[in-house]
Amino acid sequence: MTLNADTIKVACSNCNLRELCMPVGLQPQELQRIDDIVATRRKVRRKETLFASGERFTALYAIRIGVFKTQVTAEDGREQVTGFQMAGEIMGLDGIVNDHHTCDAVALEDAEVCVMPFERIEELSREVTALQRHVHQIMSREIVREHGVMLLLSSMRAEERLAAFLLNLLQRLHARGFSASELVLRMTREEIGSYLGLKLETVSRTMSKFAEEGLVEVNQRHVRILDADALRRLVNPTVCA
Amino acid sequence: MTLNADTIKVACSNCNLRELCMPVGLQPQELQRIDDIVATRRKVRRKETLFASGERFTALYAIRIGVFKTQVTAEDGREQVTGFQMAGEIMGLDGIVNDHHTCDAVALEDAEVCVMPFERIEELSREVTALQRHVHQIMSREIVREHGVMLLLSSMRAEERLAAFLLNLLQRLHARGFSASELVLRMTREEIGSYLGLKLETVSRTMSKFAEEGLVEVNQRHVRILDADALRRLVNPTVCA
DNA sequence: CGCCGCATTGACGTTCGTCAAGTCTAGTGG
DNA sequence: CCACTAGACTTGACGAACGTCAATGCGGCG
Repeated sequence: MTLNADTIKVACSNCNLRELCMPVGLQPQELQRIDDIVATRRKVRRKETLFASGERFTALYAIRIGVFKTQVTAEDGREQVTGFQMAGEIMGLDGIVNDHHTCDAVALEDAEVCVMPFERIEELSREVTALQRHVHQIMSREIVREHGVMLLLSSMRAEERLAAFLLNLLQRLHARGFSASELVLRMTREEIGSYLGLKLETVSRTMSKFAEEGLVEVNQRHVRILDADALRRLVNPTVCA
Repeated sequence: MTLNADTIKVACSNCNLRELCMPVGLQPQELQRIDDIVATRRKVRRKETLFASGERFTALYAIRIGVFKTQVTAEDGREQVTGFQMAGEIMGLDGIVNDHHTCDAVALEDAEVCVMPFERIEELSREVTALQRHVHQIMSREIVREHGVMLLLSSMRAEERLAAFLLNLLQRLHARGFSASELVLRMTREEIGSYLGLKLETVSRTMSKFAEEGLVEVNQRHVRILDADALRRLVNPTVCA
């Protein structure tokens, strides 16, 4: 049997993201059972949306390749980036409550996701306890993450926000096998600003300030972290003092 | 058999909150099945914590009486109120992911909650599809709510934030049978400020401004909304213009 | 009655947003 | 190969919104 690249059926059980993604913590025999929650794969090109606010909710999506942003739009048009997602992370949880999505998911570079019909997830997680628990954990993790963002938005100054953002990205990229000190931003200054509650000029200025102080080396979207500890001290003034 | 007030076993199926709380949308026969997810009731006095960050997670809590705040604490001690919860709302979702709570739940007045051991919820929701769906919806709703808070914190000015806050409280209280135009704030200016990303002085000043402009009547914690439409216009300048 | 916590109000300072000019880079087409 | 353009980024000058600090008021409770 020959298959071309587009039709290869890649199962969770032999996916190289299984340590990060949906199958985390499952036993081998459970792993096989969830292989068929991935109905299809879908490619999304840069700047295209995976799903948009208002669309019917049918599935959760696990990122295989690429980085996404999710954003909500207020009735008056103001946009707010609610997160940046990368390989192994799950998108679409917002759609469960009203059967319709309430945010957009936009690819920041050419990307590929696993489509997991939610009906099928619910079916399977009635039988596979570990999957049920895992789904609950994914949603809980998102809630906890957002608590952190609220803290950031509500009480941190620009420098602290950007430092926290860079360290967070770095840590997640490192967990995926990338450098612990270098990163390429897939998002614009404006998108970073939207996420952090700052204007793009402030993001730019703060980045420049970090560079002047020797904390980072910035070249457009390429960032090298020179003094991660100093950034950590910024995020957490008293603890690391 | 006689029971005193403390030991009365009140089941979901005859709880007066069943239109708002855990049993929403369940069929009568399903309703009976979930009666025993409520293991016990627990009274919490004003200023006491229902659970605190770091404590082991064992159960979700449905509020029967009273208003709570939930708050996260940064390592450096900064506190962020992440929400105010009232009758029928569920607390504790943050604890699922790591088996430990990551925020505190503090009663703002004498309160009473239903304790729902999470193990039992998971068991039952493997059998009762509607409960499974409902649990997913509750978590999804929390995620969507937090998106809204992020939008508010990141892009609204003080007046818009406070107006949105008052309207939201009003609407939730109204859904619980209270007045659509009058409310008693159970939280201090400082707690409102923490939630909205403002200092207490700014909350106070903005409240006074609303009062001067005839939008509300404020007397300490008693607030009467005189012109809800004007408040709505503040939240959403262009739409209602 | 006096204390304490909460709320209000004013004066002033800081941070970040706004507006505007200018630079850099990648991509396009001659 | 180079000129041109568009989009993203940087930088500066200025102002507005909100935070900070401090004084004062108010109400409830011992």
